[in-house]
Amino acid sequence: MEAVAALAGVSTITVSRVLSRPEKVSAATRAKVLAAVNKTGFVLNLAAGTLASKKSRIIAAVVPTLSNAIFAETIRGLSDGLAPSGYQLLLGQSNYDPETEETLVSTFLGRQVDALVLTGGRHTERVRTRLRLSKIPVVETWDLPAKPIDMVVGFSNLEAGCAVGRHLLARGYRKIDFAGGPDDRSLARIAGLRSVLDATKGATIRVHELAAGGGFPAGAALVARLHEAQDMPRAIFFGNDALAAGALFECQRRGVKIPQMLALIGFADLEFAAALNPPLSTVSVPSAAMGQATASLLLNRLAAPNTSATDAAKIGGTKSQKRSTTLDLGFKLQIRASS
Amino acid sequence: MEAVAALAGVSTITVSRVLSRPEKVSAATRAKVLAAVNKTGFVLNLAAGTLASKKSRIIAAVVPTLSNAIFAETIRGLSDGLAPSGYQLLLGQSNYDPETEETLVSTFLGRQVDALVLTGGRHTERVRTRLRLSKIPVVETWDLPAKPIDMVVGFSNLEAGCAVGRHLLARGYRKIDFAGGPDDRSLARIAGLRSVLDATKGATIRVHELAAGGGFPAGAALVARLHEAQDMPRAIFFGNDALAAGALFECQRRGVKIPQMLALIGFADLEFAAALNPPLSTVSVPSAAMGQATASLLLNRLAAPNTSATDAAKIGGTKSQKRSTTLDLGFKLQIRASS
DNA sequence: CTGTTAGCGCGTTCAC
DNA sequence: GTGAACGCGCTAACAG
Repeated sequence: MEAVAALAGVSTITVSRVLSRPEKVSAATRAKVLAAVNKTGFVLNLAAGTLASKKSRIIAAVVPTLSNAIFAETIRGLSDGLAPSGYQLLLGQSNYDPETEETLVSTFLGRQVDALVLTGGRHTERVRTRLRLSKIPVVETWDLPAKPIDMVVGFSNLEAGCAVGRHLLARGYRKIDFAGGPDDRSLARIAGLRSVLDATKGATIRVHELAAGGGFPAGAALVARLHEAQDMPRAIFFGNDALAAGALFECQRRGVKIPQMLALIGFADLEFAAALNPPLSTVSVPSAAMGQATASLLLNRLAAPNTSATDAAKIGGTKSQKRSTTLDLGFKLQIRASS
Repeated sequence: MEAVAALAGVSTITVSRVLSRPEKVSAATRAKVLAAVNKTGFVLNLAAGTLASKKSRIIAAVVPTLSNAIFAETIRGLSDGLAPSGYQLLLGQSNYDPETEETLVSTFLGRQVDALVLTGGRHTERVRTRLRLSKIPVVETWDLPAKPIDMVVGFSNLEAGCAVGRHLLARGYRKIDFAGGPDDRSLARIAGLRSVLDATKGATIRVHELAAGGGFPAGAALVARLHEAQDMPRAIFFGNDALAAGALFECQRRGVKIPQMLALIGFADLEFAAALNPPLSTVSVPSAAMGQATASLLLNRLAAPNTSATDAAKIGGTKSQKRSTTLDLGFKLQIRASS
């Protein structure tokens, strides 16, 4: 950096300012410095900047897995939202394991990330306290935790389960199965579904636990097993669209008419859901939008220093800084021909 | 860190060593230090470490987009491969744009990333020179570039195109279409397909350029248009499985028998390909394996300092350090019932 | 195996 | 609008 400063005939601090806060420098010197920068191919050492300023311009995110397209979409939205601002995305996969998440969070904190994005509302106690102590903005996504750490951008999985239950009941189905993973968000949806069915005479629910990450083959296998055992329900609500589509394909093979003999409903509204024959009923969730909303929430907060969610709560009455700390982006029942 | 050192009755450097190279410290002091670390909840400031050691333990990767499951899989493989080693993944999306890639690479370099992973072999000249000057390990994936920057982990898209062409010809198809994006890897596959068809009397090829990122609906729309114009080819090779599946669904709707009336072949062998009716012929590519192989290649190289690919080339005869700088993971024609 | 010294390359703070 | 000195928190290099 000294080389650049010398070449431009200024001091290092001016170079620094041109590269970080151009508006603080006169246009003339700015031009000189920029010219020198280009000539030398100089690139700021962000690590040194991080050490000096305690701001890394890195935001970290933890998702259960990238294999699931829904999380990949959220990361894409987040990444897209962050890109124009110069913030960078550090990524970690927890494999649905809170301990792994804890390890990741630790490292991220050590890297002085400016903010952290988590999936879901279940975290180890140590993660919660460390994050609170760290004072950095935290966003939990993909659900609406009862006791959020800080901010939330999600939707109610419980409500989604209820909505599906009500839809299925309204269509006249009584013998209803759920098939999906045992992760927290699925559990919430099951709880919603169950609460609605339990309140209805004659309605029964059965849950098939499928290993997380099971995709098309798992859905097909379930239908095959049920069909062969002559133990078919009237409707199945799947934990994700891949499972549901796999089931649908298996039904096609076995001549099980959809929705006449079996109703199928998926979750997430992946792109293929609408393309299937028949088009798949599902729950549309704002995968990418959650990522984008998270990005803008974070950017806002990072731009307005000293305003954590708790601070905002404390100052209460002052409306300038107060902002809703939890964003419910909702979901939408996407009823098509399969149910 | 001083607090920890004091509590453990050692100096700061010992604490540093316990946390970075435990084996360099006696078990006794290690235990003392670890106890102090736990008691205080101390976390290393990695940014300071980066500044002092010029090693960030961060590896950056640029993919065109995360919306495409194939790249998401590669990133997952990379992330999984990196996780046990303590390296972290910094992620960027180029949107298939070399200029955007250049910006990302710049920032990543500024962050002192220890290695860089790129998608494909097309980069701006500035990226190539900067990367070469930076001396950090670079891996290009998803293809076999003629002039690699450093290391390569991929497969031949050109060969894949040839293989599909040969298969289709062997099956007796002559009127063959390609439908897909205009990105470099698709272009290579088209070139392969074309070279095989051009060498065969009576074989014709036609290319439908579909916008990158087009999924199921785009495939369906293409078939709809062709069918209505009564301009159907005998076989279509798609740029990705989503396109092919969309086409397949549209064929189901229109009563176009597959493969009797139209052969369909996809690309990537996504999980759903085998589940469709009929199962989709496609080209199976090592999406996740490329990520994992990239991770191990990189970890190897980072563990063995002062051994860049060019160094390895220079020392030539010495077999200890010599290693293949390009890994062709191959592809596999996965012929199922749709072709 | 452990400690001492020095400095990584910036941004902050305060002057000018 | 610009500059000088200092220090961020850690690790490299050497010494003991």
